[in-house]
Amino acid sequence: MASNGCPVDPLLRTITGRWTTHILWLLYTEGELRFGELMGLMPDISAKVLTDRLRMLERNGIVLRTQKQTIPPQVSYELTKQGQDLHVVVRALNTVAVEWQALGWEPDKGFPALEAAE
Amino acid sequence: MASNGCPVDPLLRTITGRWTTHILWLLYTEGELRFGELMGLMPDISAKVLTDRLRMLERNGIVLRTQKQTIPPQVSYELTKQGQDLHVVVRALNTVAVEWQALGWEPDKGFPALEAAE
DNA sequence: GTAACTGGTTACAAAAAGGTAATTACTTAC
DNA sequence: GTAAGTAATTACCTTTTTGTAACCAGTTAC
Repeated sequence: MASNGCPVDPLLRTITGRWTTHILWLLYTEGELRFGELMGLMPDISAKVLTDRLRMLERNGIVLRTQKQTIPPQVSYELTKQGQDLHVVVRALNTVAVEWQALGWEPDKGFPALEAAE
Repeated sequence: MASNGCPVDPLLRTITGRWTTHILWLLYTEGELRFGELMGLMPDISAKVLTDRLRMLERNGIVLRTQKQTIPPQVSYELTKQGQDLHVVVRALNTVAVEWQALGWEPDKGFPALEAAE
């Protein structure tokens, strides 16, 4: 899968994957969260995918992983300083989602046709 | 692929796919563009994928397709009124991408380790 | 001694997405 | 009559992503 030449593309590939933005949203709104808490907040994600995403975000300097050497282990995740830069993106997405929901937008259907508009 | 339960998820699936955000960026910065112009601005996209994306964005009320009945045909695409709501998202992405580039961020590598930081 | 707890990993199968290349339609210019 | 031009469509194959299910480690509580 080659780059598409757009300078924003690497960022997009990093933060917009399935579940990824949701994880960022949770870490942004809830702050530090443990692995199990993230699993609980996203009931349909599998441990495999959550691990993949967290490792990827860690590699990219967006999320910080902290492990306490206890038994059983306690691992928590939080946004790094740079990761918090993403709040503008996440909030913009949220704003539009809320706006469009109010307008009755539905995926693959668009906006309801108003007789006297569009 | 089931929904992940997040209210922002449908919007994410719609506007963050491969090429999709790039198309939105181009329509946002350049205004109305013809099919062939879009192809020219994204040299690596195929006609198939571009058509898929444009149809999808049209279905979702984000892009408006206008066809002139000439031979050969002239088809152009522009953002709808609601599609223009996405400018906050697109600009936020651009802002972060530029910022992170300045900081030396690289995909899968993160930010360069500064001796006296992090 | 065995189950529970947390945070994973691994192998495998299924599904979705993406890319390639050939083909179409219609008319005008050569 | 044949090529050019625009905007696609179609069939097919490959790659990527996603999900499922089983398994592991180390210690404590029962």
